Amino acid sequence: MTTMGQIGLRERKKLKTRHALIDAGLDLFLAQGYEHTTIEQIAAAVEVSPRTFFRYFAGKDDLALYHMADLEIAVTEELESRPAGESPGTALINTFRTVTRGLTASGQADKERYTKTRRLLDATPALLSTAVGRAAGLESRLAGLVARRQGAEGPPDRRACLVVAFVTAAARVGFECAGAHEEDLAALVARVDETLTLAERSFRPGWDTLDGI
Amino acid sequence: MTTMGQIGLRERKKLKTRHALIDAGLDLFLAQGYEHTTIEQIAAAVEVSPRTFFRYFAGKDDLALYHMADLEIAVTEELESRPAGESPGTALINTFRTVTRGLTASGQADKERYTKTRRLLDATPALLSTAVGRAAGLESRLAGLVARRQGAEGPPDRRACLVVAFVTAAARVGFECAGAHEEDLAALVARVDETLTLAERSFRPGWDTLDGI
DNA sequence: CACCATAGTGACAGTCACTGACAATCGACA
DNA sequence: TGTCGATTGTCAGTGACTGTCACTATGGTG
Repeated sequence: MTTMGQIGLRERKKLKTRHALIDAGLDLFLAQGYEHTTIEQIAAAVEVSPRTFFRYFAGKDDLALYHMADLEIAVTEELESRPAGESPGTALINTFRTVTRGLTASGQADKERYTKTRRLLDATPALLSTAVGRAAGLESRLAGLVARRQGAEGPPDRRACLVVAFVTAAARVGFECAGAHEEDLAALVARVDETLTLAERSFRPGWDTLDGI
Repeated sequence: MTTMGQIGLRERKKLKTRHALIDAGLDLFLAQGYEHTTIEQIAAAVEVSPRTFFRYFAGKDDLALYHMADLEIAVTEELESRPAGESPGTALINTFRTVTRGLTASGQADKERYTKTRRLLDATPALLSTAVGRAAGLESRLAGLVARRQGAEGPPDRRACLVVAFVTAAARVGFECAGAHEEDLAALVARVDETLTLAERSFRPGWDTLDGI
């Protein structure tokens, strides 16, 4: 067994390529526009064959939204580790709060990738659309978690879906609606935070547990 | 000027082709799966060149979601004609209620297309995803309408975005979340209605007008 | 240190969605 | 009936994406 610094050279190299592709991709997207950038260009910029690109990403959008998928994972994990005492709505709001706040603790490189992704989403409606579409997948996973958290067995009930949809919508509005003015990550995080508070205050007590209809 | 029944033969023929394409497309999608159906097959089923397909629809998804786009138009128009006295949230909820209820008054052919579209969405996550993504476009248009309705000039403020996002989310949950069990259009409409009521009861009075933060 | 199983890559061929351009055709209307 | 404009088919081309196969480099093993 060689010393093997931490993880194999292989893994490190792969990570490097992935990051290089993301950075080259985001920069090209921002410089030339998303649709006018070809996979070939991105691959060429990293000196990798186009075929290899697809071994790292499922497609152009997968690269562009890579860091959004990252957030989805973080959200899922955070929700799973919320104390059982929290009501569904509170747990979800706190989850999004915690995850977005956690962004400020990212490394410089990642911070730039987040802001670049955001600028790209502002400039590319089609991409925003697919991002929102993907969020639907996250929603159903979260609804499943909420249902399990409530002790339910089968598929999530309507109330769970609704609670998840509301909180997700609030987070999304905070993220996107408030506009492209600022490019600062801290400001973005603050905005999401505010919007979650705004949402929180829109509901009546017990909104996330009462049986309706 | 010939008698010209109602509108020119040209227009009628075009409509017929469009409907034929939609029906052939939906049926093929349901029979073989969305991704395993090619444009070529759909075009062949209607005896039309593939190139012509793209003169009727922007793409495969555009055909599949054609009747969803229809609903979006109906929603926009209905919101524009809601009385000015209604608060934003109420106006939106009533808008969705009215439009969905209006579905029960569609012709038989359209009803079938709606239910087929719904079954297709249940069977094709990717399509559901793009449907949700498109809804984001609708949301920003609705937010603009709500803002104008409030007398605001510039881009919609956060509260407007939030209200729209909440109501849209509720409608969507009613439409999709509750599950694939029933295929009856009336049942679907009822479900959306119920979910909107459930949502309505989740908010505290004045939620859609109070200034937050 | 030599060796091997295997992960990662490049090259190639192929499918499919989608677009532009041009020519042929069909309906509208005088 | 003849002309004009809309509709369509054909053809060629781009770009996203996939399967396959051979080649190289890596990490562990004797």
